[in-house]
Amino acid sequence: MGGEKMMDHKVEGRPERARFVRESADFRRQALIEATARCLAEKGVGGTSVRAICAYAGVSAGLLTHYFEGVDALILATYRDVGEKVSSAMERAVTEAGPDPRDRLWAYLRSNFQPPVLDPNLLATWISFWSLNKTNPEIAATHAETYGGGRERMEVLLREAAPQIPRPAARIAAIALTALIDGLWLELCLDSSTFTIDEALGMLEEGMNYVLQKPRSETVDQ
Amino acid sequence: MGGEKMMDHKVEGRPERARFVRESADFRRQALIEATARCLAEKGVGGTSVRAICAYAGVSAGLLTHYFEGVDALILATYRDVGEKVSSAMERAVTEAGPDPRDRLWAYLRSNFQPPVLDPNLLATWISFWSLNKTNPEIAATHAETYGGGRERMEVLLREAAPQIPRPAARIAAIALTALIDGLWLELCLDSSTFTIDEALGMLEEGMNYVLQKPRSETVDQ
DNA sequence: TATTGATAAGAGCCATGGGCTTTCCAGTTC
DNA sequence: GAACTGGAAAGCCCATGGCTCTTATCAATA
Repeated sequence: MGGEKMMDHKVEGRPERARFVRESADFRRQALIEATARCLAEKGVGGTSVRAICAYAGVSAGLLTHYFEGVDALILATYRDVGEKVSSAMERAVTEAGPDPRDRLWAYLRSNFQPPVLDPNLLATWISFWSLNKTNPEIAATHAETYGGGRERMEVLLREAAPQIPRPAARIAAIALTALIDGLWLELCLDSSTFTIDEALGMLEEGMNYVLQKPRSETVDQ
Repeated sequence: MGGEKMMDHKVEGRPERARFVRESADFRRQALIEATARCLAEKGVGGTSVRAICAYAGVSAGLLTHYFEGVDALILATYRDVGEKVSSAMERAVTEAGPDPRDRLWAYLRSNFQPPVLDPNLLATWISFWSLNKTNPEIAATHAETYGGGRERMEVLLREAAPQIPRPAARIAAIALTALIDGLWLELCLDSSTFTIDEALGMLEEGMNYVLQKPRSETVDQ
């Protein structure tokens, strides 16, 4: 609408808008994702707002909607990003463990309790994701993917380390070890004074040894 | 103030305020607590507002502040209430298990996966509490109490079932079993299609047997 | 039965949140 | 070097949230 728009002269009351730098889309997206992770970790789900995220990222509030559909989409992207970071770090640990299958399995398991996976902020972020699972179907789908992928990977490593284990038993063992890890992880995050990381590693190692050395091949005949 | 107050005749423009019944403070408090639990379970932390809670409880929004300091205090009271319900249900299971120490321990462990403890809504509520742990010190304190109490109880049952287990080992065993339970619980809540409750019970039983039958008393000499 | 005082309802206030729009600026192109 | 393009900053609008405050209602008591 071509109205003449008043056109105030700005002789001295200049709005003084902040200068800014132009960045690539990838850079901004990544900054927003990392800011979201920090926000979830430090302030919880309730404190994770558009303004808080953008303040952490050092950008104005309008940018979030410019790069993402909304705050929900950004949280989902953060979930995916964090999940990939974790699984790639674990995979790296496996690669660095060398050729021995047992070493590789142990490296995979213990990497949950070593940097960069064992990071208080990361744990807190993860709990936030869990709490969104019920109300956000996309979060739930991403969780199913992440969990399923991790369990399958662990299953493969298990069968490589102990080929005599039958498939169904390997599945159960992977589920149990994952549950043990998650439970220890959870409590470490909620109250790190309950036990130490070394103690957690000890429990995990004992669980792995039990699963591997269990040679009783009494097939489940129910 | 004895003003003559206009005294509108209300011939037909009556405000029509809703009728209500008078209830005891305990009744209202309990109704609000149960509404909060339902709200947390169904709508998550983000959807748990004063209005939502009071709608579930069937009362007006003003009543929440009348009976509790605020919504945070109500959530804390709900946490305490849920925690007591769970622990009393587990204690009941132990009592009903009879005198055999091993039966009692197993009853305690398996009660986590039986009603009323195994309730999808309860699991979701619990995750909500976990997600509040970081930002709410009182929630964190309540968690520490609840977790510590459960672990100590499990430790006692463990040592009654297997007196040869030394104290430090019993502590570790209790922590590990609790972690296993929490991890299985968590995943059952997030995605119940991953495994069945019977499978979870099987894993838990195997864990208990391992802990009990482990007679190697090689004391930890690091 | 009239009084009284606590319980409950519901509107309202202020703050915050999310998303949208407008305005502005930095790098590009002709 | 001037117009152009699109990224970026603020401000705006409306909805929601927590909490308060006033008013209405009920039940027990004198």
